[in-house]
Amino acid sequence: MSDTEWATIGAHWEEREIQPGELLLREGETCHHLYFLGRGLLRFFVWKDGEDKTKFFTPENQLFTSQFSFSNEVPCRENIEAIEACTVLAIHRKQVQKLYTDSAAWGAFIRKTIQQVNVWTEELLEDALHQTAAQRYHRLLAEDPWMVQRIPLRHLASYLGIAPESLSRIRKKLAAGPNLT
Amino acid sequence: MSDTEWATIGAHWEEREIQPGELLLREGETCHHLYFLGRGLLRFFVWKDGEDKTKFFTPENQLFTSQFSFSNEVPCRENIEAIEACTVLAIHRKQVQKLYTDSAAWGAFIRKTIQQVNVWTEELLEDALHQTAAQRYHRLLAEDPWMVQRIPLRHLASYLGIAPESLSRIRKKLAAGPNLT
DNA sequence: CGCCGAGTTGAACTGAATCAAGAAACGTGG
DNA sequence: CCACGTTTCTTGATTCAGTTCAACTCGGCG
Repeated sequence: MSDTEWATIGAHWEEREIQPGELLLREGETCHHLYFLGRGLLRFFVWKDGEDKTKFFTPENQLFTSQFSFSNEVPCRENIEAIEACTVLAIHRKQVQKLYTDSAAWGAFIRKTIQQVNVWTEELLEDALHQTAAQRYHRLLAEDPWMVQRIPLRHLASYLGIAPESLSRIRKKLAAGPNLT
Repeated sequence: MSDTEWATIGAHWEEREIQPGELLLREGETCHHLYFLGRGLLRFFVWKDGEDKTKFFTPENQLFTSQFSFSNEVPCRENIEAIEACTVLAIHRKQVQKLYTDSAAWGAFIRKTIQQVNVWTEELLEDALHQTAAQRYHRLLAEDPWMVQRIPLRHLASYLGIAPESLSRIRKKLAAGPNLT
């Protein structure tokens, strides 16, 4: 993107601090902002069947929003919670829409981004369908070790779609015999 | 989109027929087209761990392509196969790129489309992680009954991430006692 | 201290995979 | 049009990964 485009974007960010455990967005609210996480760690989750189900995590230096709610201006279905203390930059929908009309580069950038997310989600889906719990955890460990370091076990378990007890056992086995499987 | 835009698009489609079992795209090839399926039914799959794994299906009247390969001009990782005899319309990447620069509406349209796909993939992921095989099949039956009608059992099973034998049993139970679970 | 939430460990249970065999459907050639 | 082989689907028996439930440990923190 050109300098002027970056300038336009830069002018409209608002900063906000969030404490661990605090919610940035609550189920049922409508998400009016595109966000950028400057510092900290966030967790997306839904409350379903009496359980807290983690959908994914966002670490620092990532763009994020509640996609569907943000772009269709409807109530969202997920909660966004701070795992660590966070610094969040927010830009309002109106500004973002303006960017779409003013800048072709912006549109292309966002399109690419969504596409990447999509490819990544499809990989998660494939793993969920065809890999064992242990295989999925090992892969997470290999590809996103920071997650394993910074996120409490129960949330990782939920994210992987397994019981906390199971994840605990998987870890134990791994500690015992680090066989590359 | 405006009439002229539609006219531009319409002018550059090429038509192609595909027979059942035939491949429209093979793993390792680069996908140069955006497609529209006028008639028939397609299956996307990958070959992994000595197995044919179905990723998803595309019925008539849908836009599709091998997303990642198409937009990054790299070899694709999936196969696209005709389950039924198909009529496919294809438009070349160059034309599509031209549309992006010429028409803001086109960009918005594609963005929305990708976003929808994304939301849908995330739902599949959630189900894969937190629902039982039977629940997932029942849901498929409720939401996309045409799939169950037109797609051979083994492909449905693979798509749902379960063994064909299991799906067969799930069906049997359903026939015996149509309890709403 | 004593409590409390998070993680660990054990034992019993269960959904689904696997293995193996049969039945039905399908196409192909005689 | 039927006989044959191939493929797809079904059914049963067994095994296994992962859940569930319950008890226990550990590290904060009032």
